[in-house]
Amino acid sequence: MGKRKGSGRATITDVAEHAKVGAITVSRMLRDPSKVSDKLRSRIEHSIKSLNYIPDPKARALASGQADIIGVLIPSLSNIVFADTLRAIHDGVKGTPYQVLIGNTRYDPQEEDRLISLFLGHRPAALIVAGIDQSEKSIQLLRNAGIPIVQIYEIGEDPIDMSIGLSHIAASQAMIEHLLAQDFRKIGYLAARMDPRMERRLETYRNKLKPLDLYDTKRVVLTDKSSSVNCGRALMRQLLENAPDTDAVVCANDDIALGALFECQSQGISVPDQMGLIGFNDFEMMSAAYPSLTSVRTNRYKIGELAVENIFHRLKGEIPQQNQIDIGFELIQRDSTTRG
Amino acid sequence: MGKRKGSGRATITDVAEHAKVGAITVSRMLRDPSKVSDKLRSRIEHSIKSLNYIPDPKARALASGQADIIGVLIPSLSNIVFADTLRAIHDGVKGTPYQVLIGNTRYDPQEEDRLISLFLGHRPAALIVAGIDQSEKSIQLLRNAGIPIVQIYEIGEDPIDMSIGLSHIAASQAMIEHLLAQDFRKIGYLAARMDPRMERRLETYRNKLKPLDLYDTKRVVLTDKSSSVNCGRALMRQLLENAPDTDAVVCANDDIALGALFECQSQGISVPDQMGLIGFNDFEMMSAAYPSLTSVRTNRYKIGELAVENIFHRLKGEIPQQNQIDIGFELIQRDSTTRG
DNA sequence: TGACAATATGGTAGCGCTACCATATTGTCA
DNA sequence: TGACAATATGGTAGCGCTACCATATTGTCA
Repeated sequence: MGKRKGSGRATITDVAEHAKVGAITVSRMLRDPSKVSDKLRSRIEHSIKSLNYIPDPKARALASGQADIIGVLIPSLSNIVFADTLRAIHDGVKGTPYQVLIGNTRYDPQEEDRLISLFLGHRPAALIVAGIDQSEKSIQLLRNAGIPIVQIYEIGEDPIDMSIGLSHIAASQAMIEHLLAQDFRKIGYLAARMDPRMERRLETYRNKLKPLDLYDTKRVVLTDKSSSVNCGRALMRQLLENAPDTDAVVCANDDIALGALFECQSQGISVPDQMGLIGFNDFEMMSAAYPSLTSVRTNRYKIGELAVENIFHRLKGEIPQQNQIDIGFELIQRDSTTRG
Repeated sequence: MGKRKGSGRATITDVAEHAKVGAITVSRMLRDPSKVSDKLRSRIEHSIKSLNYIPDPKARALASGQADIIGVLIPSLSNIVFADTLRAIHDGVKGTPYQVLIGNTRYDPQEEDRLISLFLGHRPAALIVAGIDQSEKSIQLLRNAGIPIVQIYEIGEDPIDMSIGLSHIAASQAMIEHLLAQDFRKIGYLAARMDPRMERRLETYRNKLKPLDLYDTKRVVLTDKSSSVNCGRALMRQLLENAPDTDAVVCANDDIALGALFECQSQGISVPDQMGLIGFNDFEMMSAAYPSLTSVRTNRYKIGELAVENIFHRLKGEIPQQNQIDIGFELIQRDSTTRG
């Protein structure tokens, strides 16, 4: 009786038999049709159609030692920041044989470790990871993986392999400087559950204001809840209770800024006359809001685009000019911080 | 000299040699540690650690004929609707051996066909696809795949296998009825680039208003651009030019509703007194807006959750009670449509 | 026409696992 | 203690491809 049962579907061998050619010729045609004569090509194509043959990527990956997988580890699936980058990565691999495999670390370092190890098991062609705060153990694994690794969103001291992002310290400095230049002085800070990048921005806010004697603990309102527009409203409400004389607010992100705007509107506080508002990321809605909201534009799509581009360069054997790309940021000044 | 070079990493055979056991025993231990004696188990565990062994899922999948992959095909990666469902799917498979593979069809039926065929090539354990409008060819492929298939977001006549969603016709009817009940009569419609679900809602709007003699072409403003808050502002502006006496607007989704609100604010049009606004999906920001925005809550997370749940039931060999699950919807009435 | 290169095609073995079966070891009972 | 079942372990072959090499066919030039 039959030993091992296959998948039941047509294999490359079935196609080869049907077309009366060798299996390797079918394999060759699938990967580079120009290497096969017209006669055999059309015969094979016909056989593929009539047998409804679909190649098995895992068998290919096993035989060639190269999985056509690009792994991506991000901390959240419902944040536009990461969604935009994911979109760019998907766009970038479109038309190539590569598949994108997404891991959601949920802002949990242990889960990140687990997923890095799991993903490396797939022998992916490359790996993209959010941030630069991986554990020592994971960094070791990634360094030894022998594949292109791209850390995204932030640039730091010593990239594992490549990093593409921006300096969140510089961005935060620009935000504070902008508010000061617009004559805001009693500057608060609103933030929900933070990732390392947000933490660096908050720290920079403190470092900027303290020497100017403008730092006041009661103007900083934080929560462990995850970020949302409603959360922004609640934080703003709290801030107005703690320190009603606050004249501007740095928001950890745009959702919170939008919530802060709604809270001001509901309390009849005029933005920007009585309250300046600045967000971070420059989501599309920021320019549509009334009044329009100042934010710091971070090109999240470009980060993904460059990541894929650099991975492909690397896979072709090219050595990158630079292993660190600062994509910068742009402070988009709008009505919410424009006075006088 | 060496024939074929492996990946260079430790394999199950390396672990077996190191631990002085058979390869199959290592395999067994990895899948069910209870099947191996304590003595061997600890020896194998030690060898795995010292060799830094990571199992190769594609070799396992090839040998067992079962890929631990659940494929998901959605039309967009930067829309919260799909992101929420994806999150639920990722949450649902956490702790299982399953991996989620995402395909982005970009609202393109041809791309959907291509991806369905490509994904089936992976021999996934199951497939989740958005909508019920797959091509005849794809439906055929999916029916013959012999794996659980879940169509999500919408319920229709004859599911390929299972479908989980809601009736967009019923939802649209509820929206119109609500506006009529609140004494709105000159009801407009704003929509950006549409998917089949949006189209069904728009058609329902027409079907509802025509018999009441309340349908007026100039109150329907559409665009092919992709949906955004700015797009909502532009559509609202256009509508106010076309038909300034419009007293309420049905928005194809919440982004457009928010944009419409901002446009009204900027023109000094009072919501809801002069203009009623209703969105669709009930994004989190709808309750935070000022005035708060009426919307139709669709439980996108639950759709993903149920999809995974039902797939697991099916993979365990259970036969589902129903192959169609209507998760319903809830019209959340807020200030933007509450008059009198 | 013959020598050789270029092109087209195929056979075999192996990628790293697990299904399937076989065998060794231990436990249980009369 | 012997017969048998239960448990633990291992060997071999095969999943569906492709790397590597070999060979057949065609084209080119003197």
